[in-house]
Amino acid sequence: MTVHQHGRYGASIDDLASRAVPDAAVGRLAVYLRVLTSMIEQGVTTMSSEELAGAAGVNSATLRKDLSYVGSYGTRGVGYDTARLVEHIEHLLGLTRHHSVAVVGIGNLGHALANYGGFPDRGFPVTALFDLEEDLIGVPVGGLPVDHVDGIPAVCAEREVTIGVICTPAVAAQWVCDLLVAGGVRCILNFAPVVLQVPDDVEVRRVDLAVELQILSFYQARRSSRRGPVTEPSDPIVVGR
Amino acid sequence: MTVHQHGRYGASIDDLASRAVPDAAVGRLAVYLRVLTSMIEQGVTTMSSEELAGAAGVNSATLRKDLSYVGSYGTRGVGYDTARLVEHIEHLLGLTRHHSVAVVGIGNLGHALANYGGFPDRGFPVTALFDLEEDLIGVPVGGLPVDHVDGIPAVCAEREVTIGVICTPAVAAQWVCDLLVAGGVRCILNFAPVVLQVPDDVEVRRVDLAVELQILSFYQARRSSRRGPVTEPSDPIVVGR
DNA sequence: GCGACTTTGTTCCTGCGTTCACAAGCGGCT
DNA sequence: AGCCGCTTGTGAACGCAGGAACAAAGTCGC
Repeated sequence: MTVHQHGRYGASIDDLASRAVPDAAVGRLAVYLRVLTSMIEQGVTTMSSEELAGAAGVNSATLRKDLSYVGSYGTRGVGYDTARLVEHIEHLLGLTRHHSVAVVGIGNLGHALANYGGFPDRGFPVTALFDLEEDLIGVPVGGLPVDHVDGIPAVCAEREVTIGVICTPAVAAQWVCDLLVAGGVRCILNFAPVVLQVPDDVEVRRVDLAVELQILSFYQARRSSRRGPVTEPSDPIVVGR
Repeated sequence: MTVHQHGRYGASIDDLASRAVPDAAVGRLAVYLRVLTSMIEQGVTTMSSEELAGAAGVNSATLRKDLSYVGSYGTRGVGYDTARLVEHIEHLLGLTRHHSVAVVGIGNLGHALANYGGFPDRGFPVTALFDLEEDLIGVPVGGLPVDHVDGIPAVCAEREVTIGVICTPAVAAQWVCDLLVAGGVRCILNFAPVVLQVPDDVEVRRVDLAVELQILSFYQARRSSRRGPVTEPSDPIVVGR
């Protein structure tokens, strides 16, 4: 059995494989990755699909199918070698290459993100910070000085930023987004409560606090209206599980 | 044509309707809501499904179907009355009732969230803050004093917290989650990079920075391997659109 | 007042993603 | 060395969500 030396960008095979990976599966793979690294730290070297699925909160069949997208690297009758699986998922997700991150909008949230420094689970070094506020320009946040937003296209191109994170107020988001795109950034993580308009070759992911809260609100409302039509918050409070 | 006076919790009819709303549609409805309120501020009183869909970044057929879940309140040949639509979406999402929010973990992110105060688009007043750090206890953040995490069950029950937001480090998340559940909280927004284990009647939404970045990384990798098998970042940088 | 145009609401269909279920394969035990 | 049991990987069915197309309906113009 070839060890598959995880060779720097296998190209051809991977291309076909990655094209077939459903969007939903990509998100789950990232979760598996986290669970796996966490387990490895605890000394676990082997996991069955059942165990891993339980820890990740998904069906075991779904998990096995997801893993089949990265290639069949499990051992029947035993399970998956945690270390090897991590390697292959990382490769599929393109984590073998570092992705330089720029954070725009150093308000409360931007500040928080900049201070993560290496960013969760490293591999995503923050290499540029931007804001409009004159008072902030030049001030180091998390060890990195803040640049003026006008410099976005030039700085992003120069530092080869691949991921832009937008933490600005809603009104500035589209403008900042255009600047990032002009700087060659084609992956954007948007925390501003706006739907960004971008060219087809730019990938935007939105993280929307208000929407998340409203979704929770909906489920709460539905639950309340199911058992007993909302009279008073006299619902018995269940303690513990 | 009955005006349907948006009567305080219509019950019966709404119950059946809300049960049928697909999960994906709920998220989109929240987006429509934001677009609509934004347009209303600009004085727009009527919008067609085509316009609204464009602004929300979805297909117009999908939008009309989503809106049909809240009831048919459009006018053929004209479009939707923005103000009325907002009312009905808000009602469906349960936004007519205020949802008291508790934030646990007053680190960088928790601090940022607490400072939002009323929380995006109000309706979600933050009424409790918790942390473990002794130095923080009693210190007001965003006008609200921080309580010790041990007080979570009691305080949440007392202040009728409906939504708990977890911004703690990963190791503390499950523990904090259990405390929130013990306090009667049945909706949780989790920023910690962990998959929480909760009873069936608790709804958890996860917002995972690392996962989002890794998904972007995947798309970046796929794109790179599509056109020209990664040689150097010699890709022509397209400026502007 | 009537016709034509516009836009909604809905039905049908297509495609995708998830789940079930089973055969193939591998390790461990005797 | 051979058998047994466990676990993977996958082929097929199910269900759901998204998109296209059309009929109903209401408004605007004449």
